[in-house]
Amino acid sequence: MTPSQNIKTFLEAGPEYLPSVSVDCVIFGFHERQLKVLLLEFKHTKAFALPGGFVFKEESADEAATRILWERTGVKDIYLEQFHTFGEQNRGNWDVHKATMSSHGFELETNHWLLQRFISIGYYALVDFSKVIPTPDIFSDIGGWHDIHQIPTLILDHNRIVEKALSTLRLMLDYKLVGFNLLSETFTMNELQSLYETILDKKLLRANFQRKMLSMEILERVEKKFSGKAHKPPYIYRIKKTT
Amino acid sequence: MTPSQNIKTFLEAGPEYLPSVSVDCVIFGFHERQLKVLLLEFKHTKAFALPGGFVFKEESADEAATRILWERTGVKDIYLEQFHTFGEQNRGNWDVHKATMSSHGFELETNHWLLQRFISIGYYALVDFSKVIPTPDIFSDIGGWHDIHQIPTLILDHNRIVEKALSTLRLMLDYKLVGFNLLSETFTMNELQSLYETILDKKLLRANFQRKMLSMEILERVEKKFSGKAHKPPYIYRIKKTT
DNA sequence: TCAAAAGTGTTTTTTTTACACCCATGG
DNA sequence: CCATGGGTGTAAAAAAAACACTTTTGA
Repeated sequence: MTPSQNIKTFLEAGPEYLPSVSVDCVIFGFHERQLKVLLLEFKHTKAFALPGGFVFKEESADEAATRILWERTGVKDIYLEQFHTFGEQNRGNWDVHKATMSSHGFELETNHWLLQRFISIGYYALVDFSKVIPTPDIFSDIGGWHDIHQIPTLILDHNRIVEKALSTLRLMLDYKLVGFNLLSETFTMNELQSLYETILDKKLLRANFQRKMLSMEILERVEKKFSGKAHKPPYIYRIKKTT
Repeated sequence: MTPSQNIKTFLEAGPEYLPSVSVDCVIFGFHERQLKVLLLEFKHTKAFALPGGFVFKEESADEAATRILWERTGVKDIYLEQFHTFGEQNRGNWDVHKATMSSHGFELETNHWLLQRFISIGYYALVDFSKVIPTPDIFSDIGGWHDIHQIPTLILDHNRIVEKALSTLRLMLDYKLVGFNLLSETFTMNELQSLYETILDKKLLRANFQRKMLSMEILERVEKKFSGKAHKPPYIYRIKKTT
């Protein structure tokens, strides 16, 4: 199928989706001590947006989010949580969509389903940065990973969605033990701490952080790493299998 | 307008609403040391349900919730918070609606908008019990206030929605100072404490509770109440105006 | 043997919990 | 003048924060 045929198929798939409902995903990753968000960039218009999509009539909203996430990252079994639903009136009026489609030779009528008002259910995902293979959708190029402090201007209310996702993540961090999902399967205490420090945007005392994490009894030591550096090598931890 | 005409008008109003999107409200009230939820009861079928409704194309989801709440309680300026969106596939298939309408002489076709699958945005509201005048909608009678521990079986997933609302309220209670909204404008420390005890479902120490509440510096004393009882009268408190 | 990073231990401070005491009122 | 519920004080316990010390490694 040519890209153009893909788009045609998509534009005609309106009736398969639940009308008025969309899903937007804030995909968090952690790399080089930075908390990052995966964005898409619409072709031609160069507008940035969150990865999103629509809900098939034969799937739940959660399933839709999981599917969208998988399509954009190649990863299944992702930690995923709904955090807020955005129902403002000004959601819709997708000049970007119109322009993008136009550039592909599709002129959308003003009452086309893609240009209607949508409610958006917001999900945030915590992924292992190293496992993700960003994959654009048919409208978009890969927008890449962006540091949480340097998110460009996004379409619609997507900047607000990112803000809300971040504040929810911060709340959850010391309520649920959730941060691990952003690291690879094994990690050092230092990596875990710098993850927490990045998300919470404040320094933590090493000694106390270590005690707190270990006191929860969900970490187990794997082995020592001999990093080749001139100091005591750290333990490697992983999450206990709770079987 | 006769009731029957009302229903006809409503059934034809489908195009004015955002398709697939509904709003359900868990309205909490506090009375006689019980946390209560306001329910509706569908006429004829006797099925209980949460007060809910749909979102007009010209209003936001929050506005819709506010409107629905006002219609069912006669109260504006209600403390209202979105807590979760329910997007399961089995939402829809409204046998109850069908039966109710049928009993009014309206036979709905299976593709009628009211019988489609709906996503439901859940809101919980905290209201001053004494100010509420429960008002049924056109399908329903007043289902009345039900103790949170004795909620009857509700339609669809509404029982789950109540559960989720309650657990969110419990979390919020010691995160945001939110409980006051369930009391009348002035209240005693004893009333406030029994409210907390009811919601959290555990006893609290009187002395410490008092200290904690006062330490937040959002309460002010109004006067003493001379209750006519044989003991020291309590202070009356109200929330400080944060002007 | 030294510097650097990791791990553990100890003290201090703050917060939470528990309990005791005093106060005002109407009978 | 006392029983009762309301308000305040203080001690004990627990949790959090701050700081110090020890361990392991490669240079």
